[in-house]
Amino acid sequence: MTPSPTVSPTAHRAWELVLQRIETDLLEGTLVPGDHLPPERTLATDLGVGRSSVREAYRVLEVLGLIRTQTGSGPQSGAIIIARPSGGMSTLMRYQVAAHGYPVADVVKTRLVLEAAVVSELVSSDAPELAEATQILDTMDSRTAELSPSDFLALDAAFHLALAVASGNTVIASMMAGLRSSVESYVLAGVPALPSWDDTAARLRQEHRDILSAINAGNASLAASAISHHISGYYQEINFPSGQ
Amino acid sequence: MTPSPTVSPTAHRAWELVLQRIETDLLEGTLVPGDHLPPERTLATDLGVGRSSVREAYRVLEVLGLIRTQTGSGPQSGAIIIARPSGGMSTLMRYQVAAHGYPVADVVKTRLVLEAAVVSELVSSDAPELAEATQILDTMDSRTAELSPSDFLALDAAFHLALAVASGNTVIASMMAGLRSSVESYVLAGVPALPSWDDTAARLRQEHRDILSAINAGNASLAASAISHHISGYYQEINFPSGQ
DNA sequence: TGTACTCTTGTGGTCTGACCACATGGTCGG
DNA sequence: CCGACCATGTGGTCAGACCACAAGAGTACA
Repeated sequence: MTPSPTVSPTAHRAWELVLQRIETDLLEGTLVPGDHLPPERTLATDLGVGRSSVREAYRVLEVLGLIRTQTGSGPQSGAIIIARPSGGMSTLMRYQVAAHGYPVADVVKTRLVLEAAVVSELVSSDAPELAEATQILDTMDSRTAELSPSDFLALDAAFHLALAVASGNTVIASMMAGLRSSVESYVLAGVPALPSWDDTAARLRQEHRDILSAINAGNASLAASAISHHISGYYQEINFPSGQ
Repeated sequence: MTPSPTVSPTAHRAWELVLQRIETDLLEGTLVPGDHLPPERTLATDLGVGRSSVREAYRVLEVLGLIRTQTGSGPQSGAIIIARPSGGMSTLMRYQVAAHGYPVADVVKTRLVLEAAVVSELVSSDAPELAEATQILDTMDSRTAELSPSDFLALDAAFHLALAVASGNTVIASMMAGLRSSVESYVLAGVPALPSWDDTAARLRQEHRDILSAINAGNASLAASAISHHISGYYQEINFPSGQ
């Protein structure tokens, strides 16, 4: 402990103490992305707790997407703070949806809100970085015949994620990834209910192009309505009882 | 920002196996909110893993807000699946902001997006449940003299969260709570930079009333601009370099 | 009979020590 | 000089032993 002797009020459990120590080190800048966390055994003795408690804390940080761990020795081994967020939001939402903590309808509604915000941001951007998204659409077009619904929908998700990333908002991009992955099983499960997968795929591809066109044309309202229609349309087609 | 691992076919680590088992039980409906998870020792022997691995998995679920644990014996002891989501999103965002995974500016921007969506939803709602939010404003008014900035801002957060809850979207409500708690330290740290805390507090209280009035009047655009101005105004006043 | 007390049981919380698998980097022999 | 080998340090895992705690069963006593 360095500056603030404020012993946190809520560290009844040993692993929480470990977590708090790391959080304060992060806030103070003692730990920055790319740094190694102390070896489990070292931090355990430093804090006067057992190694298992340190491990529980590290496990939490790993699932939250804050660190990655690797066995062995050398510069890449141990627990390293990752620079770019990954995974945590998806894991959280996936489990919350699985446990019925988040109704799927709310997830879909939230996605509509965020997608609209993303395209709105892209429209007002001077030179949006849409190369990634465009390339994904090209792939969908050129390989449309050989793509399974699962593959196609994965590209669809990648397209929407690429838009979110292009909008420049890390938080929204994370949320979009999480929202998508949390309902992925529902999206896939709806495919057999479609009258014609080929027709649906063709429609989705066209809608993607329309969205991109609207963004490039700087037409905010058109882009927003296009993406809204694009998303809610699919859920309606698979008869998903979202509040549309 | 992962493309979502979809389904991990192989749990190369023991605790991932435990997590998968629980996730599938949740998806199949074998486990529902209110149920007890198996005792750590039981699940360990059932899955052929060590108790520490089960503990790591349970710890993750606890931090994600999926379960709560309690010692002792009786109906309330053990690990119980929580019905309503709590905490997980806040923990995730707090650590991601601390580790510089989420820029604070992005958090603020995202909050603007979601707040706007919340008031928009409330305006289009027939009879929004605003009693909770109103009561919070009443408290802020009647006890304004005795409230410290910290107390006041806590009520402010509660007001915005109440709006999100009233909108009926669980996911957005969670996100709002998470966004807020992740930047709470910044919000508090900005108070000393204010020319006059009393003036700012008075302004914020008035703006809250304006937002509520606009919602009750059914004026969507006014409500949206009011809440947008309310939020970005504070960050500008504390000289926080958020995007607009 | 009823009430208060004690004890048993089952739970999570923690620590210790012992392995294993693995990746690195140095050492030694050719 | 180079390749094979081994020492070291890391996370991953397990087993076992305690502890604290809460509920419920059992018991003693009035």
